[in-house]
Amino acid sequence: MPPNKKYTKEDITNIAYEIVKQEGFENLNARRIAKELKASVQPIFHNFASMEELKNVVYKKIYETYQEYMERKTEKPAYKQSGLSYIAFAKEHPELFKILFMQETDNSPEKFIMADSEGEDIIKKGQQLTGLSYEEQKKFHVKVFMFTHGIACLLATKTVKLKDSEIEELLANTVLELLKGYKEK
Amino acid sequence: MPPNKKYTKEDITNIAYEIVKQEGFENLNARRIAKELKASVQPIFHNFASMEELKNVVYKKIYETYQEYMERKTEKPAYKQSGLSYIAFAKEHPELFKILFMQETDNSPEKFIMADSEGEDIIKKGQQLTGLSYEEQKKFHVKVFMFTHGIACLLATKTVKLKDSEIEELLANTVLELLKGYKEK
DNA sequence: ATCTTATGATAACATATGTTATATAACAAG
DNA sequence: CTTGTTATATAACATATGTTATCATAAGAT
Repeated sequence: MPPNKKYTKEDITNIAYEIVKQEGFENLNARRIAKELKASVQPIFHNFASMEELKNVVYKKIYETYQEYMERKTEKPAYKQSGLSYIAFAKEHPELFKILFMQETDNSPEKFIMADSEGEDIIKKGQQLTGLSYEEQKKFHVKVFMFTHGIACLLATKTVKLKDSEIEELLANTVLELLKGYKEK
Repeated sequence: MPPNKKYTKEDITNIAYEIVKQEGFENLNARRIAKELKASVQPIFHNFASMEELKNVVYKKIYETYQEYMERKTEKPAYKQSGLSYIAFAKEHPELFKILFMQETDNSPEKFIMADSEGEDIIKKGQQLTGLSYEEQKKFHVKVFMFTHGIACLLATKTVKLKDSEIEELLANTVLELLKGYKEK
């Protein structure tokens, strides 16, 4: 009996996500979304109990985007690829990276350096490349991650600019050098 | 002819700085400052043309705090100390570090990796420790900085917790390992 | 002692934003 | 075709915040 929906939950979420992707959460508000939706604010509050609820949905979607990056498979060694994916996410979606990894939020997921199963997985991938024992690889990976995270942060804030080829070379060289130094200890 | 000032520019700036140090700029507003000053908002707008002007002054003060950290001299090698100071600033003043180095602002100072004279200085300090040529040290330092910045960011967001002794050991070991690997190339 | 004026309190105004009350209208069921 | 339900628009309300108008007052200049 009701009229057909012109604006779905998904429409609204998508618009909100795009705004956040370009500008972060700072500029996300009901009227801005309504404007881009070419509608009033009512559809938003019909579909979501509050702006906070909508933001939580957007946050989830951001995390999914990140996960897609991290699940990418290539012909490269898995360990190397995971570092490259992390950095690519930061470079290609700086606002999203900042939200997930450069600020403390209520939602923030597991503060993952080594968060459980995912962490275990990455250690095993690393072992394939380094040949270190599980425990040694764990310690080694902390350093690799810190370096990787440093590059990612610098790219996300646009403090440095690097081409993909430069990133790959930088990361590969540094990890090799670190490993060489590490093994000699 | 006028009554004596009860609230000076400095009083106001100090209170604003403390708020930002604890909570970032998000919670800085005229009424909040007035409350902590135990006054109305008038003294603020008598002393500053606008909140933006006050924020700019606070931003400068934040940068000065950072500079004080970076100028600290110890018995440690100068190059090592500069990395430790950078990280200590992030650990001890996470909100201030985030403002200066983890977000893009209008005021942001030189996006310093290697900014001019300061950058030159740090390269020379590094050479004392590594014995590399100026150009080689420059390339080496980029990597060291990226690692250092990574640790600092992780501490500022409280993603990792490290004691000062752990930081020192981690940084020293890693730089040594990096250097060893670097030289063998 | 009086006058002048910067200082500060109070209260108001403007704008931004979340949220909701009300009215309208679309559309399926009868 | 009538009716009940609900999606949407409009407009309002509430709150937060920057900013300013108004007024009282303290204290140096006269």
